[in-house]
Amino acid sequence: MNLNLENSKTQMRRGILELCALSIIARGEMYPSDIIEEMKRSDLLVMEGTLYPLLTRLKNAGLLTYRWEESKTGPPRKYYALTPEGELFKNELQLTWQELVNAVNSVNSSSTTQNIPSHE
Amino acid sequence: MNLNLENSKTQMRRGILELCALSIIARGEMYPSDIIEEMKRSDLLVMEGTLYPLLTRLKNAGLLTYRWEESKTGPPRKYYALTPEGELFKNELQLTWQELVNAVNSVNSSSTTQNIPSHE
DNA sequence: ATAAGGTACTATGTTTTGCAAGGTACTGTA
DNA sequence: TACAGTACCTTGCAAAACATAGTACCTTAT
Repeated sequence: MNLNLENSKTQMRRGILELCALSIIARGEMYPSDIIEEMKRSDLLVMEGTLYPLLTRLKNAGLLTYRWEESKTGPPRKYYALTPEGELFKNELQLTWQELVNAVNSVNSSSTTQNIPSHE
Repeated sequence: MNLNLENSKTQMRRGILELCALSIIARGEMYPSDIIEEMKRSDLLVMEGTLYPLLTRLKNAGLLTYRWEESKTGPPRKYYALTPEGELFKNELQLTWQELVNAVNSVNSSSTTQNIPSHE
C-alpha cells in the first residue's frame, strides 16, 4: 500500500492515455513508436507495455483501424487511423476530460475562501 | 473488455479523488458524508465503497488524522483533518495535476494545426 | 422492552488498467 | 553466421473504484 507521488501519478494517468492516443492518431496515421515519441514531447511518458494493449483494446472496440506498411529500417509497422466511431468517441472523451478538469478546479478553488469562522 | 464512456469516466477519476479528498478536508474538518456531499456539489460522484477505503489509506499514510464526535441524529462521526504531511502531499498532488492538465492540453491542442504536409 | 428505520462506518470480491519484464520476428551490417 | 537495432506482442502483478453486503449506533413508535 505505497502512497507516494509516483504511484499517484500513475493513477492520474489512468483513462487519460486513451484520450491522448486517440487525439494523437486523429492528427494522421501513426505507428506506435511515433505515438510514444509524440507523448514524450508533451511530457506524457508511456511504456510500450501500456500502449500496445491500449491500441489493441481500441481497435477491438472498433475505434481504430490499421494497415501494415513496410519500413526501410526494420520490420513492418502498424499504421493506425481513427474510424468514424473513434472520432465520435474521442470527442466525447474530450468533453468528459473538460468536465473533470472543471470539477477538480471547482473543488480546489473554493479552498482558499472558505475558512468558516466559527461563532464565538 | 467494455470500452464505454462510463468506464472511461471511472478510469479518469482515478487518482483524482485522492487529491480532491485532501483538498476538501483542507478547508476544515469533515466527516465522510460531508465530503461526499461536497464532491457531488462539484459533479464529482463518489461511492461510499470508494471513499471510506480512500480515507483509511490516507490516514494510514499519515496524511490524515481524525477524531470522533457525537451526533444528535445518529451514530458518532469520524471528523478528518490534514496533518502537516498531508498538507505537503496535497500541494505536490496539485502540482502533479497541473502538469498533467498541461500535458493533455498540449496533446489535444496541436491536433488542429498539425497536418504535416508531406514533401512531394 | 422490543421492533423498525435511519445514519455512519466497515469488509469482500470483481474488474480494469498501467507497468515491468521478457519474448518473437524482421532488417541490415560485419 | 553473429550481432545489433527496430517493431510488435504477451504474461503476471499491483492498485484502486465500485457494487454489494454487513455491522453498529441512535431515535422513535408500539
